[in-house]
Amino acid sequence: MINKSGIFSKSCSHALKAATFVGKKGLENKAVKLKEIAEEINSPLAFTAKILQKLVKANIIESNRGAKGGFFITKVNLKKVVLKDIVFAIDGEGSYSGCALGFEKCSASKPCALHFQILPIREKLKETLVSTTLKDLARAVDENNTFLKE
Amino acid sequence: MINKSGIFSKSCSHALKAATFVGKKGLENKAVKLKEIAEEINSPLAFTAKILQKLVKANIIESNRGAKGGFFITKVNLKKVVLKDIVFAIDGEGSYSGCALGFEKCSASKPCALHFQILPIREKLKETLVSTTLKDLARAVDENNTFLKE
DNA sequence: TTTAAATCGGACATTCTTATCTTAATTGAT
DNA sequence: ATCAATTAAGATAAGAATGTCCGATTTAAA
Repeated sequence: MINKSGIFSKSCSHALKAATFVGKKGLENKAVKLKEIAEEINSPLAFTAKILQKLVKANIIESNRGAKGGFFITKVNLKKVVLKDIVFAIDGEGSYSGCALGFEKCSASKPCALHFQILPIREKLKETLVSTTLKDLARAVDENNTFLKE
Repeated sequence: MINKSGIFSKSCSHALKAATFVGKKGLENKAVKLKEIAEEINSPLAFTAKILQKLVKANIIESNRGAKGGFFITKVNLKKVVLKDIVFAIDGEGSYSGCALGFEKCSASKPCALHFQILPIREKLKETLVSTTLKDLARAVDENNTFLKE
């Protein structure tokens, strides 16, 4: 629920922004420090740290501790990771494919009251989350066509 | 989060179900009592009461107190109320039209990193919420084509 | 080997959403 | 008038999401 303002939770929005920024730096094989990420996406430092850890555990990005450490993403992952992976890692399956009225079992054969209205939207969303790679987002941001901050 | 499992908050899901059930009864000009609504949509009584009150204040449904009281909807409103009205009343504008990354100002001229991916989905969702009436939902439920309970 | 720079991990705090409880107000019927 | 049924409204509680703090761990470099 999605949270009060949109499709993803706030955590997930932060995650998408953070991953995109790490991805942008990954385009030139650079690692970035937590502090820089938090500043760049305008998200609280400690909270950003938690989210980044989840992304690391989900094998979306990687990290190095200690001096000269930081977060980074390999070229391979940059191409391979799609938005769905991030949404799953943070918000879980529900927000990716859940029923609009919250039913566990909702299908064409036992459809909730909103099923047929929401179906095409859900399908389109899924398709987008599966087909958009982190690299797509990173490139657009790198080329200044889109933004991670207001 | 929209809440963790979907497009609408849990409150909003309850609201949509409750309104649909009141609408179903409205098809035959009947009022329904809180208790019956809560049972029918499988939602906690007191919480359902709160949500119904919001719908009353938003002029979506009406209520009568005292013996023989209950909640009801007029034929006029049944036809006129669209899903957007309910979503607005409960979750506010954000979940209807908010930016996927939570930015206040996100537009084609200053697009967030997800703007162009999410745009068609948002538009489709808006279109659906504006074009689907409560009567549409109520009728489908009344004809046993869709459900309000698992 | 010490030190400084980082991430990691767990405990804690805060805020928002969801849910309950209790009392008041209203209404119809006796 | 009184009583029972019912919604209205406010206070409070429980839970989940969001956010903070601090100490532990790892690493590179001096």
